[in-house]
Amino acid sequence: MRKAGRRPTISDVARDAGVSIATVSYVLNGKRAVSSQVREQVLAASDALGYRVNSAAQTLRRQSSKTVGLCMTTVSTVYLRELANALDEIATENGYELVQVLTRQDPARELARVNSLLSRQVDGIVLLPSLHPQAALEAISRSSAPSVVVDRIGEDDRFSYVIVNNNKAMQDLVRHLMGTEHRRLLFVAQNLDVVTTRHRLAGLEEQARLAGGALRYQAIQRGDDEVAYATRLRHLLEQPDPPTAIIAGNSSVALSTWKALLAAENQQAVAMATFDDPDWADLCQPAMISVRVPFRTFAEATWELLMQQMEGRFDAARTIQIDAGLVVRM
Amino acid sequence: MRKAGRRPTISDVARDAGVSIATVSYVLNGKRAVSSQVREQVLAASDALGYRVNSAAQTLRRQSSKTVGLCMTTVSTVYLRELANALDEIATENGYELVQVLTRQDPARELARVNSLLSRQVDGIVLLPSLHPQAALEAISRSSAPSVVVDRIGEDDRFSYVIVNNNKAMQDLVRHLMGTEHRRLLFVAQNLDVVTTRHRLAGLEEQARLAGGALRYQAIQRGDDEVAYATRLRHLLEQPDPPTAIIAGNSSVALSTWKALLAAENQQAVAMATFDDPDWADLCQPAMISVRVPFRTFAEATWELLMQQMEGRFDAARTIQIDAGLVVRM
DNA sequence: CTGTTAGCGCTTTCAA
DNA sequence: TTGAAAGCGCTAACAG
Repeated sequence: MRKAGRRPTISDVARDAGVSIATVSYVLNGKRAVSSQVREQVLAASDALGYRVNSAAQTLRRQSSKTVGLCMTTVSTVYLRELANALDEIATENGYELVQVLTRQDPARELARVNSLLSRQVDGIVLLPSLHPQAALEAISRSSAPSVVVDRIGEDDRFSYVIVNNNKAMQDLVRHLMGTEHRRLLFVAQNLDVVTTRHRLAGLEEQARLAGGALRYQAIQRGDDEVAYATRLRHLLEQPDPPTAIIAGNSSVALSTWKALLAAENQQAVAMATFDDPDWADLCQPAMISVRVPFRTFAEATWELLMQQMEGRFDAARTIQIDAGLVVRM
Repeated sequence: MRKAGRRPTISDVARDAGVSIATVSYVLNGKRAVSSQVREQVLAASDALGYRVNSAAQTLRRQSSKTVGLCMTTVSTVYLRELANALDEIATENGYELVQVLTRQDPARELARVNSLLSRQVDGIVLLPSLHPQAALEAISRSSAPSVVVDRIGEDDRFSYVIVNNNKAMQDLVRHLMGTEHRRLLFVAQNLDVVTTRHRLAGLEEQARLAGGALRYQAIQRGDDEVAYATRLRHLLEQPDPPTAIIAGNSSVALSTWKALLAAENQQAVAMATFDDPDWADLCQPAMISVRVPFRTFAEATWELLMQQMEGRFDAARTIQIDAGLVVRM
């Protein structure tokens, strides 16, 4: 007899339906033919009891959880949120569940989260690494779990990567700005050291080279001190021949830049563009140009790379570059 | 011998350390005294193998996963994101893991997500319900899992609730607006039917009553069609004696309102206030007033209610109201 | 078409 | 202070 308060198990269902637990399992999973009469009995009993599979037991037995872990730093930009949504959608379509965990850019937390995902027997991991992801990457590598690193390109060739083609995106952006008569640019990155930024810088340099002296630029880092940044920015704009357009590295940088410009009351004097398409971009006057990533494409590439490994048709680590588009507002 | 490719288990560690698996378990969990010599051996072996507990097995055996599920509609507003962060923090501090799943306001998905959480043997569920959460609530209720419903007050007295005191927040906001000479208000809710909105409306009505005719207001719903909303808003502002201040129900509504005002080029003519404190609030001219929820307090109350049930010191369903604060910008 | 049963990896009781 | 072993709920191989 089922003890009150205990959750019903498969054997409770079996007893109530008058069949073996194997039969119940087969009915529930549809993995072998069952007479419709028995099927009905089982379904009825299961329903009456409010039976729900215990996925801990299922995972333990199957040696697979049919889940994929997504470990990101944050979901505070539209870009990341949409990416997560797209991945969730694709996972669902493929019969997997996506479980999301956040690191808040803390390598210790990142390691803990990744370990927790691995403990839960996820079938694969998508990692958007923190700034110092070595420990987490090491853990993933040791576990030999299928994995894809997104949005950061790899110094580490044990992993597969999906990234935005930042070099190209920057070149497109610069070309556009030059087309609207900008000749002096300021690029503000959140952090000059991350590879993403370095690729953008390379793109910027390339365009400067092609322009042969007609284009001048500066690159600075916003850092974490918003107030200091605002001061620095003001000074830069007061120098002779100041930049006529600012390119922000992400929506957070764009936001603090815009605030600083508002405070200095010279937001009319300088144009703004940003990587990462913030939802408030439309609010800005003059209109802001932004670089928007095609999430669905990005997520599909990520899934494909993951499935390759999960299904064992994996040969070597690969890197896929996704082209981003320019959003030009009037 | 350990088969290549298999993940190391506790018995691999036991063999390598030359002790029983029970001892390994006790070392790893610290649940009984172990001689320091044995402890070292075990730790060394575990480390060398890269052992990681299989939490499916652990959950199955312990009948508890030490995780709490958070099921929300979306994380696209700052308010929800911060709430999730705060809950995650508190869960971690208490030795639990928070797993987040999203419903995108789809009752079918909501039910599926809740069922999945229950299947995973979560020890508790925090639910921010969709507009039609009956099925999901029923599932939770039947499972008799500890649960707290947040941000929607309860018609259903089987559940405990934590909500913002929206009536009071609205009254505070309206009093402030009246203090700055506003007499005609427009309240734009994402959805007029949710209880949250109804409470705000009640607060608005109460202030109108207290003002005895000196305050007039209108309440509309933004709905899902941004363009249609923009048109409607423009018409409302072109009528005789138009509203002098708009109150938005959340950051998403505030954003589309601000966009519409910009497009109509009359953002100077009307003041704006919003529930939910968006990160771009500083960009707005004239300055926007916002209602900010003390996330940490909110999350703590939620956790407390959940723990009461998880620890069995639960008497009856309770509702906790949290007071929000006004952020006034210059 | 259906049933019996081993065993997934772990915790914990009982015994030494 | 340590070990042996039962058993959590489920799946799938094997037997009928």
